[in-house]
Amino acid sequence: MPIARILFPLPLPEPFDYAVPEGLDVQEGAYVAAPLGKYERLGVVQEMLPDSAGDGRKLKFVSELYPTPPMSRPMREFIQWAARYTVSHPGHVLGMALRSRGGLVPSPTETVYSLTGATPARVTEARTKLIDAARELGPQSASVLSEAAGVSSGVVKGLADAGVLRAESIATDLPFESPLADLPGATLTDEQAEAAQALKSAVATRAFETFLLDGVTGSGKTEVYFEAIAEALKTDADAQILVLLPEIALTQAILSRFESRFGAKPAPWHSGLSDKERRRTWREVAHGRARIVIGARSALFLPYRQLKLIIIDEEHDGSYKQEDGVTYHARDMAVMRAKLEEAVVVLASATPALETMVNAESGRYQRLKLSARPGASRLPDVDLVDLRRAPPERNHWLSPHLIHAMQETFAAGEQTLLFLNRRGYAPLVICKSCGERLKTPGTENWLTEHRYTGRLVCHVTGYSIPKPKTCPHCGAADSLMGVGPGVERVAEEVRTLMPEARIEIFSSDTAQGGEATRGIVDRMEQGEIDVLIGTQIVAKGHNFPNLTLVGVVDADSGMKGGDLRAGERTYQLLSQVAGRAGRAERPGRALVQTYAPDNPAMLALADNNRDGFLQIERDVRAELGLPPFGRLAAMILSAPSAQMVDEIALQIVQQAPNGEGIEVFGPAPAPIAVLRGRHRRRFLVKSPKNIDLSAYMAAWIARLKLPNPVRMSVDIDPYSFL
DNA sequence: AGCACGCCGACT
DNA sequence: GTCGGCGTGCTC
Repeated sequence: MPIARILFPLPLPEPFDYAVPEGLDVQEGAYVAAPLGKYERLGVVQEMLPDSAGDGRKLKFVSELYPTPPMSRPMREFIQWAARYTVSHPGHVLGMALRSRGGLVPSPTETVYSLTGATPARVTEARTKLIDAARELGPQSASVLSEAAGVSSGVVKGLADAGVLRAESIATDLPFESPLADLPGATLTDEQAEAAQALKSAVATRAFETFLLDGVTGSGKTEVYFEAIAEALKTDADAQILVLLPEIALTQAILSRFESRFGAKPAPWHSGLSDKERRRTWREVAHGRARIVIGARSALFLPYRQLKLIIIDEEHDGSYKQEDGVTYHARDMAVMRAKLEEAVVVLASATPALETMVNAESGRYQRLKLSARPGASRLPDVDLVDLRRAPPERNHWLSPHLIHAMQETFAAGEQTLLFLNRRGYAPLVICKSCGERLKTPGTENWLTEHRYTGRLVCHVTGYSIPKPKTCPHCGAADSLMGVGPGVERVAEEVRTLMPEARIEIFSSDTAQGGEATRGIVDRMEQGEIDVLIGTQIVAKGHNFPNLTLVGVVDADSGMKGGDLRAGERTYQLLSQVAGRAGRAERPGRALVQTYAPDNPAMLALADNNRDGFLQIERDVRAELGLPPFGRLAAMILSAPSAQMVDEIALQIVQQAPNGEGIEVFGPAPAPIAVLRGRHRRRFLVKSPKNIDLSAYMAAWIARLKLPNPVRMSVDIDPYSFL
């Protein structure tokens, strides 16, 4: 009797062996159910063992084989590799690939009714209405038809019995339409055509290769990778293509662009899908029928059958890093997945991550450069406003220089965008009387004042209270004062400076959901807004033809704290924001307010010298042995009390294995020191590039025996510092 | 991950 | 005397 070694999506130490009953065609990669303890559990056959492996063991039997094609070998290898790399259980990684149980079985069906052409023997008013509805709507469920006709559903039943309507069972989850490879693409410039050609030949070769598509904002990266997608569709009838986007960029607009280029909607995958949408995409992907998938980072773990091309748009974006559970970086994982699949990967960005640039320079990635913006549009001029020389008035945030530029812009009938990456009115509330800083209880997180809602909100934990009338510490009345700027406060300032101007705030507070966002974007496009004040949400995607001035209110805000990538992120974000200005034929300019105009990131912005900036960053990282010239990992401990976690942390650091060139820093409070009532501490581990840091972390963990209430997790290549 | 087994404090 | 807290170990 053959033996199936089954991996379950559970943190078990190893796969378990089961006997395969006669007549069940179980192959490697099969999705099966098998009895585990008390329940039937879903799992994937990792390996088939020869019959002899069952000798003398009494094994349970595989109980069910799901009608889904087996998981491909590259996918199974990817799961094993990812588990090892991220220091997590293979079962946990498998769990990410099995995010929809409903996708394993065929689509549910519903009964729909359509006209047979027969006429009823007895005609009533209700029947006539229903027949009219059926004629108009085509095949529909009984409830849809009866509702449209305004009659009871019994009428449908009656007409079906009378032979006027025919009942038919159809799937509720429809397959995705096939994309068309031959629709005409955009007309490409020479530079774009050259890049597209490089991608197309790589796709046609069907071998692993990684590209950096390095193109300034507006240079047409999307059109270029569309050509690669078309080529993949054309050269392989089974090829699947994955396009990863940062979650925030997964808008209707980008889906529509795909639809018009390929004549069909791509299969979506992101956290906002309903169960039905989720199982539909999962099923179609697993059967190899969804050809183009467009999704957020977790779409990388779907069980594609023939993944031939992966596009990672905005590859520098920090949201590709998964921070809890299995911590992974979708960009880095995608490169390994492509290697196992023998697929092509395209990393696209206007501001590539330093890691990516270093890989491109070393020749590991092939760099394709798009330097021009097609048409008349050109990059805006960026000027630094030195706030040390010409500061704003006290308790104001806009410098005379920026105010002047805004007034000029307004007078010219053009639009201004002010960027400040702080929601609410003021990021800190203090008591004028006793000096108390209001925090989330039990933490050091400041509460942000939101005047719009009249509440004080913690942006870390979500804790929120109505703004108190008296100080909770000393009881003084009307003594609480907001300190520092948020978008609401800057809007207030603009209102007093430019009372005639139409001003709006664009943040996740004012644009909840697609509709509100659409409203703001529409009003901006229609010229119904003169000054838009926005958070990070404005950095992506939207192009406003009449926007000619971008003002960065506080360019230094992202530089605080000891974050390794602070400079890089600041440069990326601000150059993206500045790029919003002057997309049409009108020239744009950006004014960047800073107290540190000599900072390399600021100088690079002003000189439009991205590569020079990356060179400096690169030298610093190389000097310090930090990524990508060294490796980092973090171990995070949490326990219900600070005392307990501190105690355990000290024991754990003593058990860290010795390793050549490995340094262990900490324990220190984790980036979020208190989370859901648990106190967190963190170790940071640094190693040379050639060390297998995952193996080191795994060896360390193997030595530990943690008391029950203490939890531990590992973050390989951590991104958040502080 | 569940779940059962098992050993110590407050109840009928 | 039992009910139930959650610490420990097991699932092919």
